[in-house]
Amino acid sequence: MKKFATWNVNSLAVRLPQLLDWLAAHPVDALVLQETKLTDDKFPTMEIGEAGYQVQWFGQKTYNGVALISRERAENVVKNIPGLPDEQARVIAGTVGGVRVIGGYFPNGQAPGSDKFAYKMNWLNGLRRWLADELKAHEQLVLMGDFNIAPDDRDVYDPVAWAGQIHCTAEEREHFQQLLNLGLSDAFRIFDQAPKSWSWWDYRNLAFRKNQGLRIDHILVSEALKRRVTACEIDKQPRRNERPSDHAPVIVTLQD
DNA sequence: ATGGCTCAGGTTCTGAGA
Repeated sequence: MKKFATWNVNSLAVRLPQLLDWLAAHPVDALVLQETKLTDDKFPTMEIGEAGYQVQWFGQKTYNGVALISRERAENVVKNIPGLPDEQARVIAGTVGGVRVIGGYFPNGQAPGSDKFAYKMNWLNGLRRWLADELKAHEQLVLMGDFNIAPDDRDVYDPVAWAGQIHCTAEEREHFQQLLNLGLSDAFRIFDQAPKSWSWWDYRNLAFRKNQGLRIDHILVSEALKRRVTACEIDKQPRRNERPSDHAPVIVTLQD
């Protein structure tokens, strides 16, 4: 059995104790992190190493930042999207135990029509082009992270209020569909899931208590990997911590 | 009570997140 997971920790400096607790309770084969918000010199390699994990990291000051934590050492590590010049640290990829693991912190996009939305669209185009190549090179591939896209109205607590808003625009959903069209499957939707399953809840307005959230953190698997998937779940428990991240981890389980 | 946030950087506030 293998487990892969993704978690937007919203500052690894703040969340490191929670990360170490989570890893102890959930011994995954690979975990990708988003929004570490650390420059590379401040990355807590020693603490993660002492927990029994290898780690690759790619950060910047204040914003963004990603990492790939794994039991086995990740090979052929790539940072950001080849062919897409980008000042922001958003992607880390590596091969772990024969599986290509790609972790992404997709741009937020702020609002349709904004410069940040245009950046998001350009980034998604670059990602799709690169992924087409990666899928040719790696039959077993998982793309996971904070996509900042709610693929369907089922993934939104109030689809009417969010219609056309950021994360829910037709353009973003079309990009998500194009990733699926490359031969990827949304692991969460392989299985029957409880309605109102979210991976993110706003810090404001008691959103978690009221279960008002979005499902924007995803695990996409290639055809070869899909055949091995036995479960996919969102772990809400860390959202109940004191000083939680606003995102919950998502975990996929595969048979050997 | 019908409101209600949390980060980093830096400094008593701003920008960003989603």
